[in-house]
Amino acid sequence: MQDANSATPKVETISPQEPEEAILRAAAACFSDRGFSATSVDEVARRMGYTKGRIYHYFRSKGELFIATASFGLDRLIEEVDAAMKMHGSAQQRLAAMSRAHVLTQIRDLSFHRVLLQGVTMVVRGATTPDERDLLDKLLSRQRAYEGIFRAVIREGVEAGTFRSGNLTLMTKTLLLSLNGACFWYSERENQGEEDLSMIADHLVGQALFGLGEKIDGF
Amino acid sequence: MQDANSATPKVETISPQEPEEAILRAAAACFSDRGFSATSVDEVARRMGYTKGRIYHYFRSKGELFIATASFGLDRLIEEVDAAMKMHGSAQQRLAAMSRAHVLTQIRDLSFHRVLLQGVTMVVRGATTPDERDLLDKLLSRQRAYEGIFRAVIREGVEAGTFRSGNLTLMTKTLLLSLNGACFWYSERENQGEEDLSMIADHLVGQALFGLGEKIDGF
DNA sequence: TTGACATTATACCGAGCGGTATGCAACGTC
DNA sequence: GACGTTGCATACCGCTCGGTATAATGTCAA
Repeated sequence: MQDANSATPKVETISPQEPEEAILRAAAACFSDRGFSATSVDEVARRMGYTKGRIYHYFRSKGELFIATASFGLDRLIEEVDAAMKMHGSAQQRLAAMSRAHVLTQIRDLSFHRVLLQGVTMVVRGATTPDERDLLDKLLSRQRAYEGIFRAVIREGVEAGTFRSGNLTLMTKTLLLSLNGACFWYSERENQGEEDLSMIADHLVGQALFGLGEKIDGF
Repeated sequence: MQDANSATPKVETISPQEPEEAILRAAAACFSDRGFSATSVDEVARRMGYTKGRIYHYFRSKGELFIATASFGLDRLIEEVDAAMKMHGSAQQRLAAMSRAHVLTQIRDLSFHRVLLQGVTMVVRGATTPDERDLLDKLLSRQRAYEGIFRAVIREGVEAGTFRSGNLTLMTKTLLLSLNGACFWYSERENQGEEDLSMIADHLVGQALFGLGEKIDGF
């Protein structure tokens, strides 16, 4: 997949030769800045110089394409954050690593994560077909599982006395929402460069963790 | 306006006899749970048992209706938060009052604020007509002014040493995003009652303010 | 009663959409 | 080189939507 023809099992790098992934990227861009229902399949196709037929050859419907796009983003998040969670260290340290991984992963493929957020937020009532309904439910349950990872580590931190106690669900949701900030206000034009990016990530993680009432040494 | 025919200058209470406001409420509900482009004008009309003609009598286009809906929400926010800001007290106290007002106002008319968020977030590229473009820009600038109120109080708190220093823009945006949580996960069915509501507001305000690194007495 | 005006219902139009049917070119294979 | 198979483009269909034109229905004043 990386090269022209090899037998490597899965895609991981940037390989736009794969039509499926190329379509996903175009879809992410379109869905991200126009929204699901304002985006036409023709538009996604036109963005790559392809045609609608090509897309419908790989995806059965617009809804399926949307969910595939959102799932793609979620996959990346789970990968990275899972790795961070398995590090050794205090709950606070691991949560910081997870949060940082979340933010950086999100900014790296911002449009995908905007789509993911879109899918999770508006519980697309327009997904009429039962097949799509199934896919959507599957996406939502995976997203809940993702939240669960954070929730577990936060609980750990609370029990260890590192964070102040409170409604665990609210704590988790608020933390994640803060971390998702880039999806709302980040603009490729204004900020860029690894430097800025790392700074942003640090800030977000800092403010989000402080929100949990952590008691640190520094200040 | 409150009664059948009086000369009170502005609407404030729940008075669905006014067609304009009744339309706005229906629009808020529709736009809120289906999104701008997935909502048809016919749908908004049907929601009140009215017809499309009636809506187009009061609003020139779907986009104008959308922006009017979002503006309605923003008006309420500005009213309440402005009052809270003018209270006397430390920056931290005022910010807390503002935040609380923000959350409570938002939850009271949740769909309006979901629409507002929708309008601010996706910079509706579909607003083709220059008139609508103007209205949208006006909305955005008012929203920025709203952010500015928070920003100013935060700066004050930073200079007073109550909050840790940092990028003021990021601090403000993250704070407000946290406070907006209800727009994302609040469900009328699950939670209700003033009690829960006040609890939620307290939690959100607490976590949001802690995020600024405030140093309080309590803990 | 009449006429001017505001308000609302109905009928309709053109455009764009999601999705399908079909055709066609390339490729492997015996 | 005939033939199935895959990958894609084109043409087309039915439907819905935003918006308009128009007619019907009040409503108030004189």
